[in-house]
Amino acid sequence: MDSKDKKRPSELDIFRDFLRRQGMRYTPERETIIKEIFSTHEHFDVDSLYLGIRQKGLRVSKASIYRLIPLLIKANLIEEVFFENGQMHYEHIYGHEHHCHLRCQECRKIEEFSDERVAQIEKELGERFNYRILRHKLEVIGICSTCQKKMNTA
Amino acid sequence: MDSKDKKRPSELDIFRDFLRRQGMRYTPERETIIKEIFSTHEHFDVDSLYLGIRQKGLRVSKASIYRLIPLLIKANLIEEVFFENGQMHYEHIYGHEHHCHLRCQECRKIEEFSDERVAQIEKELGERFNYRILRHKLEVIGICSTCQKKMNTA
DNA sequence: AAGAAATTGTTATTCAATGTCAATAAGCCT
DNA sequence: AGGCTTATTGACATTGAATAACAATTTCTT
Repeated sequence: MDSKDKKRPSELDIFRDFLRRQGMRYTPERETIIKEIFSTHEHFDVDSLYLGIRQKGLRVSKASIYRLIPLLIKANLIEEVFFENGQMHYEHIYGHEHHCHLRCQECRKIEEFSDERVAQIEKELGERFNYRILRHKLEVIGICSTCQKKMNTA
Repeated sequence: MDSKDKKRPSELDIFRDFLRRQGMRYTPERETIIKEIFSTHEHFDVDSLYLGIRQKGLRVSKASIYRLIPLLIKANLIEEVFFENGQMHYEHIYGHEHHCHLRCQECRKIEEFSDERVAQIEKELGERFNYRILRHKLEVIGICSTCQKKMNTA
């Protein structure tokens, strides 16, 4: 097995490490939640996450989810994506390439895309304003072709 | 007076028109709120807006502000900027050129910038995914030079 | 000027998110 | 392995932004 075969550490490993560095503890509840988050590539909010876990017959309190999310963000495993309908929506980023979102205003469908021009803009901004850049969030809003058709026939 | 001297209609005119088209009514309360919003170029949230109005000795209920905001968004006069600390933050866009935000994660300072590359990206996205593009929101997060220094000496 | 209907402010309500706290359990130390 | 310290959990209470309900008022059309 040469070095190229080395697996990238799992999100659980990453998080375990993160916790250890902070003197925090690895618990079954946290494992359950993280596994659920990484079991799909869908965006999620606290509620959908909670329901997903219960549907698997597992049980974790919402409070634990609310408490875990900031940690996962600090550990760079998940990210806030957008706020809608009174709740924040997240996605896991570890394992994904960074990407931005094109959202349909009508049906809420989401397309992902990435564009290296944004990285360039970011870099220039950092130099111009003397910021250490951490991340960016580009959200493009529009109306998808399906909804355009629906609106024409309506 | 030649045509170049024609003033751009005021935000109040725009909104009046918008209301008429929807069979809605123009009220002193709405006027007060809009004037307050357009009296500065600052970002605002419902609370700061409410306080600003009261400081001028005027009086409008928060409910009216909450009710007005969606209308102003539909009329393209204001825009959601970011959600932070449990509340949505807005800015007026009419009269401004469109711009994006560079935010310091530590002190919450905000720099505005614009970059025509984003418009280009947007356009290409519309063609690629077959969307009618409405708008975008690019948020870059970083740490400003002042806060960087503070963190080094701390 | 009158009347239909939208808007206002007040009050109550919703619900995401956070705080509290006693009971539990992770992880270190011997 | 057992014991101890202390983080974590879940249940419950609380906060606070945003929305709903409703009677009183006001806009705007005719």
